[in-house]
Amino acid sequence: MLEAKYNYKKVEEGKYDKWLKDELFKAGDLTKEAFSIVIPPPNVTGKLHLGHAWDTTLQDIIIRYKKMDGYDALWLPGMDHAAIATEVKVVERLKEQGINKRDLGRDGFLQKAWQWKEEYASTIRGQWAKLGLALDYSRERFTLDEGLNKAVTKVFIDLYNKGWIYRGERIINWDPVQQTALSNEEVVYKDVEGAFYHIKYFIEETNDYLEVATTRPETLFGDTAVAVNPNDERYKKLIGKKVILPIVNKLIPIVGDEHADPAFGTGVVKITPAHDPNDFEVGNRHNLERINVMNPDATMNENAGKYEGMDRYECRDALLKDLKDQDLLIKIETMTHSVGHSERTGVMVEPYLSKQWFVNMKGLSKHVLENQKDKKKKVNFVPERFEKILTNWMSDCHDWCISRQLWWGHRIPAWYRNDEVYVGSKAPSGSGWVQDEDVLDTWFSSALWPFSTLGWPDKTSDLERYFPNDVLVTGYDIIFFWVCRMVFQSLEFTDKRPFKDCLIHGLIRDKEGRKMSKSLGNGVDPMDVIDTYGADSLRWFLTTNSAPGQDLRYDEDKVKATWNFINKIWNASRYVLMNTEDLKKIDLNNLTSSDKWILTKLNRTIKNVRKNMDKYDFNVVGNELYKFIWEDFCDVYIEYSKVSSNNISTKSTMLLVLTDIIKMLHPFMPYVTDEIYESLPIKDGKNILLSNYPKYDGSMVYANEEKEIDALIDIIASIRNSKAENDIPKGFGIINEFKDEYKYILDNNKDILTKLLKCDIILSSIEENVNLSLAFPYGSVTLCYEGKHLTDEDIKNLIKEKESLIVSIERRKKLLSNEKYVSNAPEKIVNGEREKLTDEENKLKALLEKIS
RNA sequence: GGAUGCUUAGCUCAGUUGGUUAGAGCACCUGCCUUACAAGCAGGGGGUCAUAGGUUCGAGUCCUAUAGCGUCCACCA
Repeated sequence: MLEAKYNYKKVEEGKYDKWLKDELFKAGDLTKEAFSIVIPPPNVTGKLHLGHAWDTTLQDIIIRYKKMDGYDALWLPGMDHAAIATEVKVVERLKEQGINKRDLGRDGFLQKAWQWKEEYASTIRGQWAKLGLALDYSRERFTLDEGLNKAVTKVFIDLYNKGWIYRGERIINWDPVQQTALSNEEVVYKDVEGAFYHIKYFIEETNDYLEVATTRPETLFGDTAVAVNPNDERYKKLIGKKVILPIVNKLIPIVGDEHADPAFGTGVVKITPAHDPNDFEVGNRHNLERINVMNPDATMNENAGKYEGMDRYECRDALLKDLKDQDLLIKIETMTHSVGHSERTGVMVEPYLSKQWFVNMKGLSKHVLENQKDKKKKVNFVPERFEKILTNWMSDCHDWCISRQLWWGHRIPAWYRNDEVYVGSKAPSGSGWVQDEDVLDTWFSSALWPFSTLGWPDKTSDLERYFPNDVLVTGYDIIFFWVCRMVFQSLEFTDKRPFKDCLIHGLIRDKEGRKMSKSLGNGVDPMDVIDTYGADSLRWFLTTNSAPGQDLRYDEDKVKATWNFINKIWNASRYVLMNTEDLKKIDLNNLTSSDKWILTKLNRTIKNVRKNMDKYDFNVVGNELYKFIWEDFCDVYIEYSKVSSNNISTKSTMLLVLTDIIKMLHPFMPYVTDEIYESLPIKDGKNILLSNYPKYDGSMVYANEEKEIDALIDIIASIRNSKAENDIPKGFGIINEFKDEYKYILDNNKDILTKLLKCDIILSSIEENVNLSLAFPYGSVTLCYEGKHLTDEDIKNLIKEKESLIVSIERRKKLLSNEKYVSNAPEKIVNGEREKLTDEENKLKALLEKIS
């Protein structure tokens, strides 16, 4: 028997280990239809946050539902090595220990990184366990494991051979702290206070100058031209002349280029091809020299003359002072502009000319766009609108810089000997070949995750069986980091979409709607929530409190409210178990109206729940179950059934309904439902996860009894209302004055009425007591009681009710006499209106008879 | 500049292909220790669905415009 109060700690303790021991999460039953999800691999950089808890709970719900519904459901776990993110953290830790990464050397550093990985991986597994996730650990993968390395290497080599991967010197985003290249997606733009520095560039052999406005004066040493718009009347005659580069005092040409916008700044732009992507293009158009003026750590190099060795900001200050001293600085105009920062180190990125590896996206993206047009092959986004993020990114994507000057990652399978380049998994024969020092962008390996984890490029049985995945679940914030790349790599290498559906959820925010972040200190640790309210409460809160794709505010009160809900379920279960302990078999041969009513509602609920589970509309499922359990089952059925709790069919109904309830709840709250299931006197599975998900059964739908009890509920509510408003004492009498064909509603349910209303039922005579009449569509009911007489206010209320009925009847009559309405609206709706009208008219009639 | 989401009760949010008196939780008011649950039960109050037009027999829902809040992408010499 269950304890008196729901104690999540006792309920959840030890369960996960037991599930693992019983191998409940292991996939591979070949007699069943396959279903698969791969987990978005969390980075091994830290702990899981609420966003992870949300994301993984959604997947767990789907997996558990599918398992119960008869599928061989695989949920494959794994983690991401997160190249730069992890390397930054490991470097920081080493620094605290007084160790420099470079002193340690590549192998030494990697050893430390693997140690880090093991540490964090075990933390993450512990968190998955607390959340109760049904992961198949026998198939766990890591983006840097041997098998995935094989996949990554093959993809690199194949793309290279196809010509989609190339090596070239380009302007890339450079992180001067980690001293590595970054992709566009790894740069975050932030508004910062800056300035427009207006500098004089004297025109050769004159005393005139061009006023050049720049935000980056320190790159001046790399200027190889100034540009004006060829249509700019002010300057166009100067094109072809030269200006004297300040401080450096060398001549650079004035070129005409559309890049210069006459309306922006002064209309004159300094051109620094090695430090600005636009200038790089201008440089290409005009064959300008590219002068790199910085070292990899963003200090100035020898091209900066006397400023060599200074940090870029230090140099800016010194340079500005010198310009001012030489009267070359016209003015400083402060402004805010957005500047790229490294996502991982936070430092301002430097647009930097450097030799890197790139993926040419043209063919790959075209393939995706074509594929999305085919309804049978496309990735279906849920909600649909997120497909646009994919297609927009694909139709306007730049080449992807994939090389990183890091150690933690997949080493690039390229080999060099002098000017020779060889791409392959092993060094070519002959001496003197040296492997590329760099590693690949972490997203290069995660892009292969849906198939590499299943064994690709080998033709494994898992790959055959579980690929494409059925659904991928992730937040909208990483659609173009990850989802886009999985789609194009999958199409390119397997000729299939990586997953059929892509379920997108929003971001978790704090109670005020702000993003949770370290700097705001408003983060909530899911493990703390679990410690306080239990995993089941957290899971229910996360997955039933927002519409798909919408952000979610973390609200502790709502988690608390979930606790109340679970406690309610717990107590309802206790009640059922108390009454069914001795039940040996399910017997439904002697059902009461209430029994039939709850079975009907149950089956309607099952139908609706299934429909919405299949649509991933978990908040609808949540509402549906909440209402059914708390209102229909607890408030109505359990109360009504108390009068027939010795009936074996009522006992059976009770148990049957409870069983289906906890089964439908199980994907959301696995712990408490497992606990209750274990206590059931009769059950269909060794474990609730191995039991059968409820199926709609039309033979359990009793329309007549449904109407009868619905009417009874309405009657009881009205009488309770009058009781409260008129201070009617216990033991009052009820006279059934319904029309003959409806009299049974009260007569059949006398026990329920007397128990719930604490009244007597008098069949015929009206007593000398105060009488009050209540009108229903079926006729009226008279309440007889001792106590105060009807006050003027009571009479007023009755008149008010009469009047509102009249208004409503008029409205409905008018509606139904509108021919266009009757002919256009669906028949079902119109008939519903007609029924309501009849009900209201009957009710009015009953009311009028009594009021006079 | 482009895209996109939101605006519904005091608060946080639902609201299916348009169907006619708009729902929930929390909070609030009143009454109850009724033997599963007082973290509960019963009853109740509270919304001209951001604004202005339009389509329609019918609009919270569709269309157009406006306002406010938010997010993403691009640009920012």
